[in-house]
Amino acid sequence: MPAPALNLVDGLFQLSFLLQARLTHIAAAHDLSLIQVRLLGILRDCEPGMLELARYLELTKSSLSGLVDRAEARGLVERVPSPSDGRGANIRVTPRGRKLSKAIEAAVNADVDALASVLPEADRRRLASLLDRLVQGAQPAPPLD
Amino acid sequence: MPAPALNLVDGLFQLSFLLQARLTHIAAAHDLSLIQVRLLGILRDCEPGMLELARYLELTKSSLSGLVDRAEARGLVERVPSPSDGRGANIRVTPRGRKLSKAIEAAVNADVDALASVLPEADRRRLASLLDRLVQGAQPAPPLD
DNA sequence: TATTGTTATACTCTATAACTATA
DNA sequence: TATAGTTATAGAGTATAACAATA
Repeated sequence: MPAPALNLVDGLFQLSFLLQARLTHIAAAHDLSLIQVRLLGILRDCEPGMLELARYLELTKSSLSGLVDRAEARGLVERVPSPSDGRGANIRVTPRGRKLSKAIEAAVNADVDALASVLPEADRRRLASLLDRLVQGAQPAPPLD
Repeated sequence: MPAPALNLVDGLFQLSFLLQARLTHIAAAHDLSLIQVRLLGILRDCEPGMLELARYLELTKSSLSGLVDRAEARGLVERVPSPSDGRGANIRVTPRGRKLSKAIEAAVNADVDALASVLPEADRRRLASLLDRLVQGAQPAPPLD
């Protein structure tokens, strides 16, 4: 008797929507939207300019202006003038933004660890490896500009 | 020398965002938003009432009213009065909406098949199985109401 | 009274086009 | 002229609260 023929595309999207929903819930519990969480996540490790940030997030520069405005109004990020270009501003996470980002990261880690606990350790390792190969092999999507 | 310690949580979210971005691009190429694609996707196999649909999509009933309004204005779905409840309306995809939905489904399948082609067949089967076990094992998130 | 759905209102998110200031 | 970023404007998406109609 053949196996039930699991559909890879369906499985990928079901899991993707499941993860997005969980992340959205955790973000909402901290009074943030998904895109604000992504913004803070990027700023954890760097201090990019607006255009660079817009490219990461696949937003137009004007959309990003508004996003940063709202985050700045809440004291989560700040614009710092670029030392090398008088036109540019770099975006930096504030201590308050970093604290919030860390809290969300911890909650997400706990949540997804619980989700993954249905698999034994060896399978989790296999899954991590397969996911990594898939992500590494992906062609980057063309930019929106 | 130990393996590079692949992080499962990171891998899951990287892939999730990658898939969402690809789906969003395909939707945009057909002049639809992600949430409109999800709406049409649900209506492929059923004709639910507004509250049922709101629950699936994790939206409030008023948000869903607007979503259905816009889809209806574009001729993609229609409200049909519930035969069993004078207050209720069931939402049905129109032929035009179904055609659009099928086109998007085909594009997504082709795209994700290409993405998955970096893995050999045996690994794709293993991945599908692991994803399925993860999704099946997930506790449903509490409703928003 | 309780339930299904819509409407009024407000906010976030996003895009396009026009603009300012600097390179 | 070209580039970095903002502003004006418009529309989609979302929520809360109040409402209408039916159960």
